[in-house]
Amino acid sequence: MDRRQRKTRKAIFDAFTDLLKKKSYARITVQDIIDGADVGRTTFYAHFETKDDLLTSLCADIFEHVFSEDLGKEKTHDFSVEHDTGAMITHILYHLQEHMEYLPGILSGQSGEIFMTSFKEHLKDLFSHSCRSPGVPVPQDYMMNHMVCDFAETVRWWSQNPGYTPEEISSFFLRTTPLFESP
Amino acid sequence: MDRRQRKTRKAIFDAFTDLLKKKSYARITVQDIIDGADVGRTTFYAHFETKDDLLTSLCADIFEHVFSEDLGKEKTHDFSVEHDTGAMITHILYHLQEHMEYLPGILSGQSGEIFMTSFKEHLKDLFSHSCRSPGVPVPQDYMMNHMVCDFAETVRWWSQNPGYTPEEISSFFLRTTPLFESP
DNA sequence: TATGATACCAAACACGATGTTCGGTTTGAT
DNA sequence: ATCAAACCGAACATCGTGTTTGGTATCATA
Repeated sequence: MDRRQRKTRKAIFDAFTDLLKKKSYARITVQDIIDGADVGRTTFYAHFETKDDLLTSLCADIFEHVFSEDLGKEKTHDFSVEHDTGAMITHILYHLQEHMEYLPGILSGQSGEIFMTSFKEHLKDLFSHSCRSPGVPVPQDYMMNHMVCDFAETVRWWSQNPGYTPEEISSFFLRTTPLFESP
Repeated sequence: MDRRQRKTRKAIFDAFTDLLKKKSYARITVQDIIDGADVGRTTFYAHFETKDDLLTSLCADIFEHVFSEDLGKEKTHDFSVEHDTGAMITHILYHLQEHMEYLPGILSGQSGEIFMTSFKEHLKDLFSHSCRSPGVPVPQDYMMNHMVCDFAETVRWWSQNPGYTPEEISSFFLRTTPLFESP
């Protein structure tokens, strides 16, 4: 990877996220992006196969950040408590908060699905050991889907109702989805 | 409204739902629809402003059926118990079942949002008197959104995991979302 | 049976967005 | 100085949308 390549790639990402703060994904054209990034059309398609590919890459970047592996040893946030599920939730919300400006632009239509599909995959991994069997005949897969969707929809709600702290949102989630085991 | 008009409209709806059983909404073109309905392009646009308009109309038809007002006095289904929330849920699921074949084709991408937005509006009306305050500081709006999304996602899950009865699905939902008041 | 309104049809069109191809230019390492 | 890479913009083919045009079928009424 060249230095120029990285620079161009960053310019495209920046223009893209900038646009997402104003318009929804569906209303953004490739022309908008290359105008904003001041980049040739050919160059854009040299970096990304399609507009969806760009979005997928952006989501990958976001999730790499949000689900970074320093969950327990985190110092920047105000929990030095044990690494329990609640703290994990709060941690993720803190990281997500940094992307809140342009999240509403993604979380609708086809783009919302691209984001959510990947998001839910990550959440499944995360929840796989926190999901307790309800002791009643409910399929495990339903259970997992239920928790994952609850959290994803909580994030969507947050993006439409900003002004709450990650701790508050975490509290809302845990109180309405009391499905976790304490470790 | 002419008799011819109704016939044409029905032909378009039928072709549309037929296509939805095979392809997702996003992959269906207007050309596909008018070919399937054996109808001229001009005629299609005389009936519906856009493809989205057709979908919106279809959703309206579905919900008119699903949320029909005979909730309490229903005899065809096997609950003659009191008109409580559980029975209401089961009733809705019974009606939704009749549209299950083509629901997966709708419940993704932009079309999923069109469906879900309208669906959630109906559910809000329905749940507005069944939603109990959790006795803890969780915003009422969050609460309502939580319940509505839970049910909507349950339906989505059902559409991807067919083979369960409405009673089973209702039970899954009520056990994982214990937020209702008994009347 | 003649007439006129209304629905219908096919074909062609303008438009907007996508993704590709072309020849030429800049950058930066050797 | 050279050479490969990344870049540029302009033109292009393609596809789907929604509109326009001019003509045909249906059906009620006179």
